[in-house]
Amino acid sequence: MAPRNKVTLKKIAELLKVTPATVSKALHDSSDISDAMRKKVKKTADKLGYRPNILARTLIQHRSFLLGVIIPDLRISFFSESSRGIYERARKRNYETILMVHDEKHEIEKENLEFLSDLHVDGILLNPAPGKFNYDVYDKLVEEGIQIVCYDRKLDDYNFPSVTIDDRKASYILTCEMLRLRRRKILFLGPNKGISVARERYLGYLDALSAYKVALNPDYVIPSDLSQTHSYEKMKSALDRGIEPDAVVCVGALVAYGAGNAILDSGLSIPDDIILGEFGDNDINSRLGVPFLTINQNPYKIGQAAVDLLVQNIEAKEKVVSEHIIIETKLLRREYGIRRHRSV
Amino acid sequence: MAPRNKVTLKKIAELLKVTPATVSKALHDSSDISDAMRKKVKKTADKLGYRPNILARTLIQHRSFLLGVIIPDLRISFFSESSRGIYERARKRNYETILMVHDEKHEIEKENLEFLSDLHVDGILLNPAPGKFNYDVYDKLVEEGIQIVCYDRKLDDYNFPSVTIDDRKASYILTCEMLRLRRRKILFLGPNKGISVARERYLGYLDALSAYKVALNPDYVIPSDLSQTHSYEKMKSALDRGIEPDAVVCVGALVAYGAGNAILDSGLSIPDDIILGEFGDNDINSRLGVPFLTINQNPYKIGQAAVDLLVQNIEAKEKVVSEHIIIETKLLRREYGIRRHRSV
DNA sequence: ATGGTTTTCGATAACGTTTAAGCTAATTTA
DNA sequence: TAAATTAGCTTAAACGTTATCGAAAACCAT
Repeated sequence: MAPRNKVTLKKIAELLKVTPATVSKALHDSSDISDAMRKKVKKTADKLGYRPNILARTLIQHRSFLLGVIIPDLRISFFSESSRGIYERARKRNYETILMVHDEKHEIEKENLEFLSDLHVDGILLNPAPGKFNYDVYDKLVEEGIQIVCYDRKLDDYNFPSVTIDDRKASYILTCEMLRLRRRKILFLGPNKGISVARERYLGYLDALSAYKVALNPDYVIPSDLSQTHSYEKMKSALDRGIEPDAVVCVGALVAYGAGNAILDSGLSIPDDIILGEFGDNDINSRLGVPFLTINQNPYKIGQAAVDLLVQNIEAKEKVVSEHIIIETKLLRREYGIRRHRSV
Repeated sequence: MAPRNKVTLKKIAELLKVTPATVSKALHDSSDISDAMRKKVKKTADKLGYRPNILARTLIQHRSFLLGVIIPDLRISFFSESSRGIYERARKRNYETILMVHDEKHEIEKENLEFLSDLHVDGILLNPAPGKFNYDVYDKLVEEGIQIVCYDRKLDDYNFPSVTIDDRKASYILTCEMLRLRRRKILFLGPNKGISVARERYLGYLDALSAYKVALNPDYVIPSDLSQTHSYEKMKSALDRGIEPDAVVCVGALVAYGAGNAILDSGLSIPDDIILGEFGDNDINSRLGVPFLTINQNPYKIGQAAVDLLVQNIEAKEKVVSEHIIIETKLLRREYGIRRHRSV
């Protein structure tokens, strides 16, 4: 491959008949360099549009000013929103971000992590895929000194700093609202173990039931993974075998999409027949006619806080801050009703 | 910053009491190396979990096996779908992808491009932000030999290879379907110049009108940018000032969200009162109750084709293939109706 | 003038690879 | 059997930076 036609320190140095070292120091405002030289160097660097080669710099400095962000799925609006908060905050703090998607699959998450390590990112904002797997990757990252902060989801076996909502409480509030609206046959759909978020949300669901003195019906706890298709099937088959809920607590956004479609495909309406509840973003009306009760997770703020925490850890000299930040949530109700349409 | 605790060629070389060159060649199956040595090297590299330092390699080879992907917005499902096609195809061809979002803003697109150039990506899959701006960045990329392929959107002033749908035809088909359904007061909402996609779609809209011998009502052409909020305002104010359409052709997905919310907020129903039409993805039912006519753009396939074209150009020895690939579309109709809900 | 400090720059090595060229010993060729 | 080739490794330079050390020049105080 042909070498890239780029302006380098060397070329600037040759041009000014000084050494690369001098140019480097001048650009970094080192006290080693005279004002005259500093100005001259900066002027020509500007004129030629010089941009430092971050590969070379990272190689020697072990510092890339790169942050990796690993998320499960682009279609989950919580993650598109929080990604924005992350990007903007990171830029303000002079870091670039690299977004990777694991699609709820461990192999891909592992690939993502390895790639980010290969790129020598300074830190990673992580949403792990659910379930158990070989933890060697995490150990390796820790060993390499790559800082990790979890947001939204946490890892059980690692005490990485995190920024999350109080999932148990949020789920409690969500379920209570359903109960307040006189619903009693409330389904819980999604994983209820493995991933921390799901476990906590399940506990909140139980809390609410017992607060309203409603007995738990084991048939109403329907395990599924976090995918839309699987959730659809689970919900559909529940309805098909005669289970008639009047509300559904969905662990994830895609779970809610799947459940919603299953409900509509069964000829039922939302929210008249069944109230759907989920955990989403703050842009409640951005999606047309998704008539859920929604826990606003404040994704933008979560993203920002996560960056702050991560950068704080990266730039800490010695001691590493391990903190668990909780972001406040709010219950929102959408305004639209939805049902199968007859004909156009 | 402390150096990363990583396995390097050097360490492997020391361990085996050979030189780094030998190790490098052994790992690359060079004919310079004996079978015995090759095996020995590979075994210990495996055992130690060696991963080559791509920074160092890229520095010398001018070849990163990295592809940049620039998209406008994560919330547009076309892009989340196509990103998946891109990621998977790229991996199959031994490239990693880096996703960047410009949020329809030129400054950010420019930052994205510069960052990707800094990272020494081999090529970029580009969806430019709409409107005019300083083209220096593009020129610089071309000069640096970074291959560029556009998909979905094209750049007017550069003949970069591209993968798109036939926007004019698709828009024609979409509008015709509205006309076939006896709608005559059809709005066109969104930009109708600047960005190529918008221009083409506007032409298709005109084509359909004249095919059905419907006169163009200039009041029905409502310019807006591609953002949801702006589209909402434009649609709302149109309805408020007494314009009563029975269908709306939306240039983009976020435009459609904005328009849809405006319609519902005005107490009108979709699609009974107003049919919404947009250009979307193939997962028509993934979004709950978005009751549009949708042109299925086959995003997954577009993504794959774009990667193929880009990689082909990157790996071409001399001549660079400049091709414009057209992907077939299909008109889909969603099944749900939607209106404002009265009470829970 | 002397000695000491400060300012300003250069020389050199290093980061982890790849690669062209060089060297030695073994093997082949005439 | 001497010359030529080949196999198998090492040397050294390079990619574009940064960091450390050293040296010359300038400044300052006595």
